[in-house]
Amino acid sequence: MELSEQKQIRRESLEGLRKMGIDPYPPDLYAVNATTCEILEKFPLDASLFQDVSIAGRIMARRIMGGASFVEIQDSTGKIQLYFKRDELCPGEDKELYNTVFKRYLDIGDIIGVKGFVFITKMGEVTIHVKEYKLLSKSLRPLPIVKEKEDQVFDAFTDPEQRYRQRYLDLIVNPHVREAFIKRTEMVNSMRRFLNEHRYLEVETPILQPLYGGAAARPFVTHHNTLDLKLYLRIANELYLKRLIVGGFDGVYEFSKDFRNEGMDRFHNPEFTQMELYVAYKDYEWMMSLVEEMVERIALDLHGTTAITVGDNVIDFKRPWKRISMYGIIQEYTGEDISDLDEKTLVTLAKKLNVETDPTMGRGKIIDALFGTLCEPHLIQPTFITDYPIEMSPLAKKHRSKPGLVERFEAICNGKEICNAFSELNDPIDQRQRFELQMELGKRGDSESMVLDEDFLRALEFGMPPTAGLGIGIDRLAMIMTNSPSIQDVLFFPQMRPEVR
RNA sequence: CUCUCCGUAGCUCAGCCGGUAGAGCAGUUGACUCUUAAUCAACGGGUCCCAGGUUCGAGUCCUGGCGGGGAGACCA
Repeated sequence: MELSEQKQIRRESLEGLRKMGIDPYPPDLYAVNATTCEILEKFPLDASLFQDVSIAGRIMARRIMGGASFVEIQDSTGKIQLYFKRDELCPGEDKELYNTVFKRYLDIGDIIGVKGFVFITKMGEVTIHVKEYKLLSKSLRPLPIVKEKEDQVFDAFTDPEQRYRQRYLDLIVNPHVREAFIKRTEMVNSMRRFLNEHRYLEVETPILQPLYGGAAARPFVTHHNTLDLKLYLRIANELYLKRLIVGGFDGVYEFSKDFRNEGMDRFHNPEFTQMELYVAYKDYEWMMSLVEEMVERIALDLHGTTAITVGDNVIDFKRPWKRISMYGIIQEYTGEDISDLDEKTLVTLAKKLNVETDPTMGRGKIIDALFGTLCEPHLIQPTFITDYPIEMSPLAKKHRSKPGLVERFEAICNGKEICNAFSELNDPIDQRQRFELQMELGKRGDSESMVLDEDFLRALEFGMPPTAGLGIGIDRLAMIMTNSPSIQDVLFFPQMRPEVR
């Protein structure tokens, strides 16, 4: 491999250090007793603190003025300035530790540990006066250089391809990226705390499944050698979690990576995270209240307020959220009452409203198309849409009073679905018929139709209590909670084509 | 899959009507013992994404491909 000039020079520095007896990758731990954030916060209030401080981090900038230098290092909490003075680091005749090791062989990107005391410079900046330093790891590649002054950023590292492929660089150089991912984790923690407070049991179910189910999607296929068995990566957890409700748990939930072999865009990654929750003896009305309470709590935990800025909008998660039926919202946006319209009339209506349909679409799909194009994009504030056509929901229970509908809701927010829930279908005979209907669709060429799961039906036949179920898209919710326009901004390593070298 | 924009130094970008590659930062060397986008001086650094084509001559024009962004299609 041919090395660029800068890489070559760094390798020469590495050799130079070794010749001087300095291990560029020392094995022992480096004891740290403070973080940059702590120092910056507390020192201005009490200057007697941090007089014997030990800290470690990556060199982000160097300003060398002959016999004295300022260096910025960054740890996981932020950046702080260091002050190196030649005659203090090297009190005797031998000035190598400053002139050669520090000035010549150290670079931006190297990781060092320093000990010293904190003071404030003439310019008023909290700074560590370094009494000793140690190289902890030598960097052999030049880092992207981002500079800033008074909140203005210069030469920002913005190329999306490099940011996603080399996320570590993005994290080193763009502090807001780290913030977003920390927020995501806090969001998951908040949700988990909420669920645990309710005494629901966090469980794990198989990712490798001989039959996939629980959603309408195309799966990834793999193969197990010993069993010589075709296996699918799960597209949803639903059917396994319901088996656990049959088994007698009152409430189970799982944070799960699911996999769908479909298109990718700003809202879709082939692998994504869902949280699914199933609670016995509850229904979808009850679940709506739980979702409101949970998401409101998350917003408060993350932002201290229920009102969150997302793009150009402020979204308020304060309870209660608007609840409206599918027919109701379509009437609101089109003025048409479609509740009694048959398929033929609906096709005519769709044409009139410039919504595309095709002959394979049944009544349910047409209604979904009307909703998806005419209503959903306008729903910015959190809104529950309830009571979906039965054709689109083969795992949901028939509506208690409205024929042709099921007891299902989705929460829409910022023009996108954030969760999907229903009163779970626990009538095994009805469930079998719905599966059979799906198999029919499959035979007609619907690649996303569900397959019949005989073991799941067997479980239902033993009896499942009435149950409310919920699936909530963690990535989608994280996008909202971190004000990220793309799913790639809330996934550390979004799927990419392999890099050609 | 379709449309569209982009791909030039480690990073951010300029490069006109086609005439043989440029800046800032970063790097190297030197000066500078409280700087902060440090400063000053000098220097080095390029598979212009890849492959063809047109042309005396291509970073630039054309065709195809690769990679990425955005929009749509499909899809939750």
